[in-house]
Amino acid sequence: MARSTGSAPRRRRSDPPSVRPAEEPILSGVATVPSTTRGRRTRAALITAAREVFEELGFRDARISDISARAGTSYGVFYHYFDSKESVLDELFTSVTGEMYNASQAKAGSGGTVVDRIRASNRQYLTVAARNARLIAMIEELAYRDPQFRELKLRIREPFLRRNEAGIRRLQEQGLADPHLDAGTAASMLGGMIEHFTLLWFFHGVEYDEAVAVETLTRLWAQSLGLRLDASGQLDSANPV
Amino acid sequence: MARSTGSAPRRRRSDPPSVRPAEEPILSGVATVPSTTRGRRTRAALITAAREVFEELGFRDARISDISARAGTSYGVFYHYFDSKESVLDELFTSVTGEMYNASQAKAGSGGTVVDRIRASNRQYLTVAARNARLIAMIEELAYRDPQFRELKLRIREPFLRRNEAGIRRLQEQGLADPHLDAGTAASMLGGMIEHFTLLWFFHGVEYDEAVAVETLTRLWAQSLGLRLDASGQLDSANPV
Amino acid sequence: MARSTGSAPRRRRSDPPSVRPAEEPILSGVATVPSTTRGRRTRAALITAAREVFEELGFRDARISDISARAGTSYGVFYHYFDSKESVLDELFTSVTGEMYNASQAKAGSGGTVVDRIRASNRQYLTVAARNARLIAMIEELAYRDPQFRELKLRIREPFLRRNEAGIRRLQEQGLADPHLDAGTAASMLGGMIEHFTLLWFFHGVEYDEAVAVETLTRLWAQSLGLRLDASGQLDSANPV
Amino acid sequence: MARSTGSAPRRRRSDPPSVRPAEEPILSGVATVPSTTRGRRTRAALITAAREVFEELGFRDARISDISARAGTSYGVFYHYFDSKESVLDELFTSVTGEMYNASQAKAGSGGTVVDRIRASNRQYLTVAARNARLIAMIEELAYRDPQFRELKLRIREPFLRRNEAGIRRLQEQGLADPHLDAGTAASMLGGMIEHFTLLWFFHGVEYDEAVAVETLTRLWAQSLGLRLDASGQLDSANPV
DNA sequence: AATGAATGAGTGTTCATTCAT
DNA sequence: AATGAATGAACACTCATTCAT
Repeated sequence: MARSTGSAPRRRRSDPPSVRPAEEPILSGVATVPSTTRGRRTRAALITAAREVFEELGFRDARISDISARAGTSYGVFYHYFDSKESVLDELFTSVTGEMYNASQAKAGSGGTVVDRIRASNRQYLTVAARNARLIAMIEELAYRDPQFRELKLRIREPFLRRNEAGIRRLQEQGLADPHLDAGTAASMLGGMIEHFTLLWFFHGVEYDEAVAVETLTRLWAQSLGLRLDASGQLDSANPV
Repeated sequence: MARSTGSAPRRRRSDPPSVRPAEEPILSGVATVPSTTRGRRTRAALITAAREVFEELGFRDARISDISARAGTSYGVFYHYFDSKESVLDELFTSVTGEMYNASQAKAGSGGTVVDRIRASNRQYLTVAARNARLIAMIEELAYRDPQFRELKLRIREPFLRRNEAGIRRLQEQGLADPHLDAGTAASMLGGMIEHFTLLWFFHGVEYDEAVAVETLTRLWAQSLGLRLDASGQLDSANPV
Repeated sequence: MARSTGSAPRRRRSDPPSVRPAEEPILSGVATVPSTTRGRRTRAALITAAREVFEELGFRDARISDISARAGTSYGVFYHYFDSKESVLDELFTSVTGEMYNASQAKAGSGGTVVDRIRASNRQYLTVAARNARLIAMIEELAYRDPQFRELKLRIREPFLRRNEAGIRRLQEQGLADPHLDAGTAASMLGGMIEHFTLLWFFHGVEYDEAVAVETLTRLWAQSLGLRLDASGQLDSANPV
Repeated sequence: MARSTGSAPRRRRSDPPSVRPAEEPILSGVATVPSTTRGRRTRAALITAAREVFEELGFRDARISDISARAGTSYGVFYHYFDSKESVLDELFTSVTGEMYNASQAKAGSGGTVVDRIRASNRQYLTVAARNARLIAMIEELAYRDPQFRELKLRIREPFLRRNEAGIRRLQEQGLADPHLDAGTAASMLGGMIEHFTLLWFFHGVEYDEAVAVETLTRLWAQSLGLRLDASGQLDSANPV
């Protein structure tokens, strides 16, 4: 787990000291809410500031002083509300993953054809991804070095994966999708495709045309499963599966 | 007491949030070769050690002392051969991107059907990716914070992309692939799919069955372009495009 | 779990971080010797400086910067030679306990009467104690809070205790000392008496006349064991045991 | 942003290396008594909590938050009743030294022989010391760094010393004790012996048998003064002084 | 060519104390 | 009387880089 700068924790009592409980899950769930209005305001300001600073500088380059300065508070308050730099991160992730999960649950509009639903789903993902690109990128970055964040990354993926897999399976059962595909693996690959693509687009700044992106994504996704699309991106009734 | 040397002015966000001196090209091309045998050996040992250490700890967590220790040399010798931590990285990348480019150029065997060639190409990528997963992951990680590495990442991608795009275009011209696809965007998405997938598999440790992976990848890739595969993963001649 | 001042140690790799191995014995025994003359000199200067600073300010109030400043080195060198503030302390204790142990072993002059030997032994202890009072006081102080130092304190006591106990037992066997005394307990109490007294005198600054101190100490010690002394502090042959 | 309040200017060596504001007397005598019942209860709870916390963690490692938490009050209320961490300590000592002084005054029972009275006195000291070991240890610890506590330590010692000295002098006048002993020095040494011993036993956890301890203590004490005890620990009338 | 000693700015975290509510 | 939010100086430790030998 990370190395650190700064001074040694001053030993206390006689227990062997530890720096980070290591075990605790990143998503600690509930966070204590300050009892006063002023406290709640300050805490909220710190979270907002932390998100901005993290997104701009990355977690490791972000300094507590950056956060407190941006929140317009003194240095010390930060530690009044959070145990450590990590713990604000926890909190941020708790809310973002929540939002993303909800988005993934949201009805992609059950109307229309299969392709319409795929297209709607892609559009929806693009929207959420565009909004959270920097935070997602941060998780990705951290996941490369820290097992805890790797797990977080995979955990965030999960619901999307499951939904995709279920969708593919349903299409296979309906005789619409290629029955020779392994639904789980395909879901992982196609999910990765869109995930990777949005990061390239929204975070790394590679430029794409939105309409083209949505259509290409949808067409690749649909056709890869064995559906056939016509020139206008609709199910090609002339060329059924 | 106070010398004027001291520590490196520790990068911070205002300065280009870069891991390296911003201006210099990452792939500096030629590296000075030591004149004596002993020198060449030491230099080589350092590079090998650096690659190992970087792969294990990541660039930022790797310490010069880790590298020199692993190389079995003294601390100071590192700076005899390299200007900075970054410069070894340059050197590493010079060779790795070279290797990967060559791999991408390597004939995927022009024999067989279109699908056979796609499959062969996927297999080949998987092999190269498996071998270089940790270094690629490192570039990815750095790319999140450092524009120079972002460029590197994109540059490494380029040849694969171009080859894919050209391949798709050729298939479209031959009337084999869906003409409504935007070749560039599709190449980017499909390339990203496999790139993302191998990282998940080889670096993050998600488990997949190799045979299933190759087949699913190939089937998704081929079908997304409009080709149709039969149960055995061969071009389905009964269902031409 | 330990509380700490200063910044958190930068976590590294994926190991759960630890601040102080906690287990390691305080007297780690061998210390690495720098290979160059300059290095040896610097290291020695740091140890000397550390002893002075510790004695003046106490361990907890001593700052690394105080030590390096006194040693005339830069801040950083300290960590070139020592792992932590604790480790210099280790080293200091290694040498001091060594010195004290040797002193306790040194022939107290086997000549003269029993009382002469007791007197000589007391004198010797007073000399050593006067020289090391501040360091001993520091160990005492630390022993109140830190089990490791408590053990150290007791360990330093040991040889003196054993020697005293053996001496008492011998006198009892020779029919010179009161046979009803528990030798171990008596040795602990009498040893504590002199230990406590020297701290009072040499560290806390209570004033005593040296001659009176030696004589009173000797007389109390001897008579408590059942020996009888005459006006001049010699064995009272007129009043045998 | 920057208020003018902030943290305490953190003591350092140049300032009197003192735990407390140098000037004020430690035993401030009268403490302001809250006017309401609730107030008195809160204040009392804080004192009790402080004693417990100080005994468990030591003065320096004890945090105001530890105290208020243990007292079941809010953080801020502490400063409503006390000026500083030091001032609770004052209060504690006021009561403890009072208790100890009373104990030292308490008639050790004037009945029985000289030895009986010495034994009774030792027993009494042991009882008081056992009860207050942790607080006494705390004073000892502080006395190593803080002149004020050094004085306190010596002041607490005083009455015991005076009583011992007077006792010795009386015995000398009665022809019972060795006239060649310096009463003051002997009293200091013997007092230190028992003080040191009880700390070893009750605080540092060295194990002793109570009966053996009392007898050895009494025998050493009595004989060192020139009294002679028989096998049963009574004055040996067959061997008068 | 090689060694390893020296430099020192940088930062997370603690906590006594103040003060607005 | 009580609450708890806010303040900010202080310090151990890290490590890239320089340089004398």
